[in-house]
Amino acid sequence: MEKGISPAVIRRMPRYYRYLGELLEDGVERISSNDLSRRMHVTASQIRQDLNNFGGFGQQGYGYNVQFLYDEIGKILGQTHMNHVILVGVGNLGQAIANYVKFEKLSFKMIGLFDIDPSKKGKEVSGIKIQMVDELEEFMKTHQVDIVALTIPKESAEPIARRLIELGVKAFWNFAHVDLDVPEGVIVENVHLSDSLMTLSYNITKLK
Amino acid sequence: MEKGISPAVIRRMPRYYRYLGELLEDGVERISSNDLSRRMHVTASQIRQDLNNFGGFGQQGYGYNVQFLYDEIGKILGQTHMNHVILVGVGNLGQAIANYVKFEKLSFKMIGLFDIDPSKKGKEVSGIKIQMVDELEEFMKTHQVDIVALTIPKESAEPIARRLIELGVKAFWNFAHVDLDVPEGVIVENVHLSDSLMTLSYNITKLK
DNA sequence: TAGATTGTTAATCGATTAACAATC
DNA sequence: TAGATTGTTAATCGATTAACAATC
Repeated sequence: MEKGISPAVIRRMPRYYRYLGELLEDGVERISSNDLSRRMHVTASQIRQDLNNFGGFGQQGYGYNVQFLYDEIGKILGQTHMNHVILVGVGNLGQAIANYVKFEKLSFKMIGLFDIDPSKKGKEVSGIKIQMVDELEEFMKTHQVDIVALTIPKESAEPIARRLIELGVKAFWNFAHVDLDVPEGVIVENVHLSDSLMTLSYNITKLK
Repeated sequence: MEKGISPAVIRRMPRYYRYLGELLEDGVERISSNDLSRRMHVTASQIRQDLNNFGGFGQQGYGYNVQFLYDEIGKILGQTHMNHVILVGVGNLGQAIANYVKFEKLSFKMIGLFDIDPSKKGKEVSGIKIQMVDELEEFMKTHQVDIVALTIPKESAEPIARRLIELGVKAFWNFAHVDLDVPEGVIVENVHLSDSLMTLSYNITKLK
């Protein structure tokens, strides 16, 4: 249906969703693009432009109904169905992400944890038993997996990803410090903490 | 000195740095913008344009010396001096980040961990004793702090940030699920995991 | 009806790509 | 010198902002 929406717009949608969620918590019923623009520090024009990529959610002379707009953006972002997630690499970051996914968002569910270290086998993190990476093939046969979170060293990221793509995985949440080369039709969302930290360090330099 | 460089360019610099680091490990001595463009899946034009924001690092007919370019970008990104980091909120994510900063990058050093939970007081994570948030004022008097990592719930992020700004903090690495409102001259680098996950979920929807 | 505010078109601004002269 | 490849200017493309007619 809606197509050709720019990545820049997509990246802003979760932020709108977040602000609308807060308005909802505060019991605000309606909001104009102008009010919202002041809160979010973006232009009202951009808000209207962004939203109209997906449809006319507002009403002239009234503004936007917060609950309605929240729900609509939720639908756009796929908050209507459950995404099943598994995670490979149960180190410090892996454990944190496992817990994070568990508590943070209702539409994501962690259904499996995998590692190569035999000493971790069978241990529980966030209520889920750690399995060995060898067992991935078997697991994938019997479970629907929508997203794979990769919290492994950069060296193993590429081979593990290839193996998982082979098994039908279409989406990665990649914390490894590499850009995965994936075939058409496979999605990678990177969280490059190191890049983020270096951007910060650059900006600090500019401050002085 | 160099000024008015767009955020888009800055965000790409750590990625160049990463690729050059890998080339260096592989013993590659020189590279042309064209070769690099093929590896990185960006245009050669963009690479040359980006780099020339900071200076002419290449040589006609030769290309770029990998070691030299790596070092130069390192300087640009502030890899020449140590950045002292403290972290507030030693939960799962906080612990992971503490370890991450310890191992990942040489130019960052974790020098303090803080939490509000008295049961955590004195416990060690990544070789650092956890202190209470009450002790922040005293700590800040006696230590130079360049970056504060916030791994706390969104409710406490704003007040803690305000308090730290009061104490002279100029840069935040924010993992809390809010956009901090900070005065001019204070930098916030956000890592919004939830936003990232929702972007991924959007893209999955589009796949089908 | 009058006022408010959207949806949308047009204008501006910025970022990316192409082209090529300079030069190693 | 001839070939390669940069640095940089110009052209294109896309994204943001401004403006305003449509309409609730």
